[in-house]
Amino acid sequence: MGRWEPDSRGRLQEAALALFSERGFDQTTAAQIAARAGLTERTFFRHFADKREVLFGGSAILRERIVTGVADAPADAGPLDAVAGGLDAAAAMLGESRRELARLRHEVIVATPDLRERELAKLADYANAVTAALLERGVRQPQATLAAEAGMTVLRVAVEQWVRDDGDRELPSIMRESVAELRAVTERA
Amino acid sequence: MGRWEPDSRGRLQEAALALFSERGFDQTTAAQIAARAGLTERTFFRHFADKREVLFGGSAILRERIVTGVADAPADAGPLDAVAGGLDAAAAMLGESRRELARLRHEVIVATPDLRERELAKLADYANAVTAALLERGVRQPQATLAAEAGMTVLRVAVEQWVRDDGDRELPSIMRESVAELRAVTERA
DNA sequence: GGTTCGATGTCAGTAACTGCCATCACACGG
DNA sequence: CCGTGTGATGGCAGTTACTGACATCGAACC
Repeated sequence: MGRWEPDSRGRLQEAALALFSERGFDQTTAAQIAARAGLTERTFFRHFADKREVLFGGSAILRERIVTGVADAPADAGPLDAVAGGLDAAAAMLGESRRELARLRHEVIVATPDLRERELAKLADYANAVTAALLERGVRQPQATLAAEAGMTVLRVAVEQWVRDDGDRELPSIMRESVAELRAVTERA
Repeated sequence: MGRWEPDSRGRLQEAALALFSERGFDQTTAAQIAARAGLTERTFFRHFADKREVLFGGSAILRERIVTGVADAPADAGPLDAVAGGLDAAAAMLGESRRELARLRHEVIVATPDLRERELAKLADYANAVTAALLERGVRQPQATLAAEAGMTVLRVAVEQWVRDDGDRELPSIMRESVAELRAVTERA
């Protein structure tokens, strides 16, 4: 066995979610998270740039998946079709995590202004990346920005519905329906 | 003459913008801002909940103006027309400030991730308020959310163009053109 | 077997924010 | 004209987020 237990980063994320959920974000210190993970505060800040980031560990990967989904759409697909491809990829990735964990995480974020702010920043980051991918496909401004922003709105709404839903509808299904609603709004004369 | 100089809040805002612009947000402490305004750090945090808020002093008023603009649109106006009314009100208010100051403020925000995050939060706040105002007008979901989000995207883009523009096109004019572009995108079959 | 390397620990320091109490000009009632 | 309350501020101690510099030690590599 190694000098240290493996997956420090993952342990920090688990510990943080548990503590935030139990006592709240503001009532939890970085040192407490580190202690529960068997580490020190200094190591916490080596893995995460700030206390909020510990809840957004997969965001870089998610952004890449979304961008790939947009880029891989058929060449003759319209902007909204391409965005839908990105949302499919997002739903596939997010839908893999246990819904109970996603719900816990969502509850913590909703309850904490600082975390809501960070989530908005992540969505804006995805939107910028999608805008760039659409421009790469030859879509023009301002269509690219508007399609990307609308797509991120759909992503947000669909995930909210998913974690709130008591039934067992899976995220990809909800996502496709949300995209269909977006189409219904934008395609009417 | 009173015990203290008047308009502490305004002096803090001026001092903060000047210092952020000269030395950067991270290199400026709240105590330095307060000192330049002839006050103490403690008083700074009585006027502003945190260091970022000092650059967003008018946001509550702006939100009310936007909401009023939406609510005051003719009863037979569509969702986008109502949103356009809110954007007119926003342009009227924001366009009154000296463009040089707006440019300075915008440069500081763009250069500082923390401030960009806060600006996104403000825009999301406006979007929520506009969504509520649209629902009040009988607009249904998800049209209300989408129209509100698209409207805030237009607001952001128009202001960016305004502060970047070397010419002397005024904000209301730019805003109306941006709204027209949004219509062109959404109204084509 | 020695050496370099990567992940962690330790410690000191800065600055954002908060709570508590003191101060003092001003307004207002008697 | 005097006492009293009030609102905006100052002073100060305390917590916590975050950072830089240096030490440690198992492991991989030569």
